[in-house]
Amino acid sequence: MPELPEVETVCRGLASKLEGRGLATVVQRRADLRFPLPPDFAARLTGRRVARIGRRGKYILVHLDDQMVWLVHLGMSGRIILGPPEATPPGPHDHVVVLTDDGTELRYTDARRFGMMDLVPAAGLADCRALAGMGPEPLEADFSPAYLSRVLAGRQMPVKAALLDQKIVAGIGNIYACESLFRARLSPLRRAHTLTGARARRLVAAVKAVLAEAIAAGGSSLRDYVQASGELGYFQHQWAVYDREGEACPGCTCDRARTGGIGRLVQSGRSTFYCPVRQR
DNA sequence: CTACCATCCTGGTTGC
DNA sequence: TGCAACCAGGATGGTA
Repeated sequence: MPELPEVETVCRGLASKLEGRGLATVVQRRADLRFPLPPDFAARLTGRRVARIGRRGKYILVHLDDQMVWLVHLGMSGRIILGPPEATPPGPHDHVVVLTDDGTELRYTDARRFGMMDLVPAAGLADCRALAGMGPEPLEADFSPAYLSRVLAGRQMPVKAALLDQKIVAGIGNIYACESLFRARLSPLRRAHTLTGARARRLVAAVKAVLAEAIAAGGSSLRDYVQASGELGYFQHQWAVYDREGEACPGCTCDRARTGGIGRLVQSGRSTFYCPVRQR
């Protein structure tokens, strides 16, 4: 599920229900996520109060009242769902179950266990292992055309790979990299160092617009629910190119029978969807 | 620095 | 219908 818009959507759901609440009971049902849960994880969380929910890239930041931050990454298949306790029996992939002091149940579910959780001191948050070196937030002002041109100067990598690199810009994954490049009319194969001037401006504007629209739609749902409430996001209905191989390009009037419509190629082992006519 | 690959897991879909 | 191959929103570490 989770790229920046999905994580942001989850965070908003968590903030409205969790801020100010105490964590009365914490049950750890399985500890071997991508990185094992820290020692005494459940005990260190129990009795704490949630001060504030934040986000950095694809990480959820749960600020606690003891100056620690509960860090959550959803990996590929992670979900956090809030609801009434025991609404459904715990499944084999419900790894952490938290009961708050107002009787809300938080369930962390992750079939593939690519997700991660950690507890880190708030004081050194930006320097912790997970967040150190992460690039700017794409919706903030410091993700600018000038920044993008500077950080990509001399880089031979394809621009698609650059967008996926969390050290260059935070929070973008495969779907939104494809959608942003389509919006900017830039080929995913273009060398990163050619992103200067108008092209850099187009890409930065496209990234910001696509992410903002996706957040407004509650993110994209594939096989998993997105929102903390369990509701589906609906941005998947607004995808221009992602998972639309062979369909007509929504931006072109060119003949699909001749061009083959939206194309798919594989870059660093991952599918890229794009319009070979419109994106150069 | 770069591209490419395998790896960590499970589950859903596709194709024979 | 059954079964195997393939694919998936991420990130890392190794290789050449």
